Amino acid sequence: MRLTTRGRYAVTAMVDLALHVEGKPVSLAAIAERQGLSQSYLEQLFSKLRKGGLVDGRRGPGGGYSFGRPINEISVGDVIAAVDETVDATLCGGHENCQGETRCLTHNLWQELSCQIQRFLGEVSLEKLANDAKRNENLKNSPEVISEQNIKQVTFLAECL
Amino acid sequence: MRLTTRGRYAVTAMVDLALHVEGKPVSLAAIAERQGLSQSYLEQLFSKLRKGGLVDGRRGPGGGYSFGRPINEISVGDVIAAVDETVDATLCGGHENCQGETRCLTHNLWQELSCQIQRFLGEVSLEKLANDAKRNENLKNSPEVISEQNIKQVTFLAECL
DNA sequence: TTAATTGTTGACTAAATTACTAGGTTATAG
DNA sequence: CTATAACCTAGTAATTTAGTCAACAATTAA
Repeated sequence: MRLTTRGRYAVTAMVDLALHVEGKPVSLAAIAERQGLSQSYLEQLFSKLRKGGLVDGRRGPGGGYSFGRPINEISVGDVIAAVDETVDATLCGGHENCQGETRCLTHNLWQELSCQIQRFLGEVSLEKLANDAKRNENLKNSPEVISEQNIKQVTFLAECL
Repeated sequence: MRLTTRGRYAVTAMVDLALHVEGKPVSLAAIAERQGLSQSYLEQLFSKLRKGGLVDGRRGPGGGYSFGRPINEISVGDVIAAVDETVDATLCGGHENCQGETRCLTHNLWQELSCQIQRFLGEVSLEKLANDAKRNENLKNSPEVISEQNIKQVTFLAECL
């Protein structure tokens, strides 16, 4: 499991998609413009997302992308895994030259840690992210109304910074 | 928060250090040989770890690195943050060109997610990793003895794969 | 049928990052 | 004084990122 800006682009685009699909698919051109990303670059990412079964593409006018399955069944981990596709090529290559005392141990350790991260990210769904985004949008439109959810969120962010 | 092999190297080296410091500091040459990493590359990483206060360096014969604070107070997140040092240079640069509807929303969203990951990694200490490694070592030396801890660990890994 | 639209694919590229090498300078223990 | 180690700087090959460009395939509206 790796975390780079590439995964961030993909997640951002997917959340944008979640916020704008309503019956009709959404074109990459629209996503690219809203999010300020390169359309061609998005094409590459969505090619992988499609191969991963996360989205469906429909061509022609009025075409675009829609989700391959319900957004509560798509996690951030799924999205990142789909665009990163690192089979990780373990340092020690499985068995060979893996005799060095703690070598394989820390290797296993990292694999476990990586697995935990994947698990963690597997529990955050696109649905949740989209709902968070909608809440934020509401907050922006009427700043005087602060819900309990928003307070929680702000408090949480404050703790992190 | 980014996750690359760079961070993995650093964590691996730090766990090795945790397994071998006992009074006397450990040289990078020793770590490099045990873990099969480039010593000069480790020097660069440890330079950052030192600046982050995670380790202390002592020069001269018998010198090497020791921890800057107790290993139960050093998290994986600390190590990764120290060697990565990405101040992230947010896509929208703070305020400017951040008008694009959902642009800043997903940006905030990602920041929150990144924060959650950091939090998660902040709860895994080097002490825990080192203990896990020791347990694994014991398991390797006497495969017939399987502790409850090991069973848990194996079960956990099985779930992830 | 034709033209416009949008996905799909592949090749190619500039810039950045990674992982590593080489070579030096300090500090310190013996 | 000398060997050992941290420390520092510069450079570099390989890889990855982020993007362009161009061609093609399917679909729809006219």
